[in-house]
Amino acid sequence: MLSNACKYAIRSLLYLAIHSDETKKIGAKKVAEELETPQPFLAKLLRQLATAKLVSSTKGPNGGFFLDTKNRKKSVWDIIKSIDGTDKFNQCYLGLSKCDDKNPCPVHATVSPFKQKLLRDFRDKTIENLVEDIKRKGTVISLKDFDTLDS
Amino acid sequence: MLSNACKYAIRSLLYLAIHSDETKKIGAKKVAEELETPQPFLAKLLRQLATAKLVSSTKGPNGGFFLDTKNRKKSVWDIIKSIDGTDKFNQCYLGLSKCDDKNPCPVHATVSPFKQKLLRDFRDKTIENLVEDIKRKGTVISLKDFDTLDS
DNA sequence: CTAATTAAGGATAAAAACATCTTTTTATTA
DNA sequence: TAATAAAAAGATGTTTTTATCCTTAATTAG
Repeated sequence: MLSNACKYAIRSLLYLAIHSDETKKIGAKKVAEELETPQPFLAKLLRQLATAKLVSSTKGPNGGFFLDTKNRKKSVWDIIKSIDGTDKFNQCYLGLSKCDDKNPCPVHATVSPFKQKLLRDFRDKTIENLVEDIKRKGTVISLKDFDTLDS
Repeated sequence: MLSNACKYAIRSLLYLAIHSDETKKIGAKKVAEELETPQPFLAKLLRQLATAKLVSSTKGPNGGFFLDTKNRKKSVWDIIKSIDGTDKFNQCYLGLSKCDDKNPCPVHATVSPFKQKLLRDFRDKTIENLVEDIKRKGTVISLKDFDTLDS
């Protein structure tokens, strides 16, 4: 549903929300290592997110990426908009251009309610909210893409 | 969520379910025209679906593709399995390998219920069922990927 | 039996997504 | 001020998806 790029982006922002702030910046390399994602690819992505004002950055020694207060107010939807665009979410599940409640495709009734809920959730939840959720639950949520249970 | 190929496949089978039978076969060219999809691409796809026993075919004049009784018992899920595979549906929305109810990713709670319902619907509904739905509702459902309202 | 028609099969091409590498710019600190 | 660390920028390469084309095989109509 989401591109790899977009998945990496969401995980990166959550990681930075938990581990970084104005006084503690984190390099692209470190983020990529922690999330187990391709390094140069993620570095480029972080730049793109910086341009889109979803993440903050400074150059030089002890520089890196971090989330400021404004960044934390952004929603998952903002990330998706910035990386994948909104087309996928607006499009019919079968790719038909004319598909809505009045003129539904054969799977519209199945897909439509879910899509709406998903959209609402993604729009309403800020990065900040998500991190609160994570912390309230007390679960240590791995953002890594590999099995940590072997250790 | 689904590949173009898979979308075309579902639309093709629904089209054939409505318009074809053992005595009325439809050529790949005609199907592609009716659904407004790339012709050679769809032809190849129909062959693939024929190999997977999701559609029937005969060569020669008046030959073409059609759905027999067995084909009509197949589910949307069978189509998806055959074209896209099931990986996408089993994977975590953020691409994490360890993501389940016990160890959820930050969007698991939002995505999980939807995915389960979608899966159940796709598994339970046969092509036949879908066509019944369409006919019962009396709606003329276009499977074309363009605006028919201009005419 | 021959010509026409249509699926089957395989080679090729174009576009998009995914990923890497190299150079430049900026900022820090020693 | 010089060395260094890190982001910024952009060129390049790879893989997957999407799409096309050409040849072969099968079937039917005449």
